[in-house]
Amino acid sequence: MQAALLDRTFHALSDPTRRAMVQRLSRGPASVSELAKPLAISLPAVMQHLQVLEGSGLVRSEKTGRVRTCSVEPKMLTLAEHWIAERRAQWERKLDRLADYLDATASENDNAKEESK
Amino acid sequence: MQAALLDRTFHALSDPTRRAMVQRLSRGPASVSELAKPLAISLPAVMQHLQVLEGSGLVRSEKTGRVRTCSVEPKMLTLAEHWIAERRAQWERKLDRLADYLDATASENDNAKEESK
DNA sequence: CCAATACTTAAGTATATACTTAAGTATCAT
DNA sequence: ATGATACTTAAGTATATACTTAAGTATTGG
Repeated sequence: MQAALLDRTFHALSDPTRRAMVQRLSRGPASVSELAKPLAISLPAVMQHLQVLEGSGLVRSEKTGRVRTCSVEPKMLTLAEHWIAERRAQWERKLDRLADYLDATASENDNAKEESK
Repeated sequence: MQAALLDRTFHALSDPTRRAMVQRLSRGPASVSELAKPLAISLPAVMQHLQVLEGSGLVRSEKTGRVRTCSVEPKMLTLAEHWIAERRAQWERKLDRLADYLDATASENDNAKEESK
């Protein structure tokens, strides 16, 4: 039932600017203008991306004085990572079962190999 | 320089219908109508989602006779998974270094503990 | 052959995104 | 107090998404 959270998290990660922001923040906290500095877009645009990131839970921020400091929230990274890992694991188990089946079938049609061991 | 690929992959995963399709395909190949059956949308809509999934490389499909069979392409799952895992790992290394620094600082200011052992 | 099946294409609509510029509002330094 | 700093809000625009229905095109079973 965390579908909406995954929607927001994957959507947040689907934009190169936002991934750049996450990448920067994974090296440690930063202010909004530090985040904006390497980006070729206006500050309001950075704010909007930041809102998307915060809306997904990937990033948190707190304002002290006139500076807003942003940091990565690793829980959401883990949630997204796990969703993918589970699909991949399921696909790999499926592959393994297929391989087993093919092995079994092969040794039925070619039992010399099994009996010769 | 695989930014565009990551864009497309995360975007593909940001929609619950497409995630449902990937989830179904991670259990094994399926035809377009098998994919559509549990979904409450029209077949053309399913086709459009399929095109997004194929465009990202998450899914491949092949038509034989009048049936198109779709299957997961795990390479792209792995690519997306790795991008996230690397950011998380970087964040965790950063945390570790911070912990080390705090430990070192603590033992400087409170050397009784270290010397009493 | 011809009708059912399994997609496929086309066209239209409504909403959401990713920006922009202009005009704010608090803080901070002097 | 006042100018500079660091955001923040508002409003507008252009493009992209996620659907829909209607009308195709190949395949296949009888």
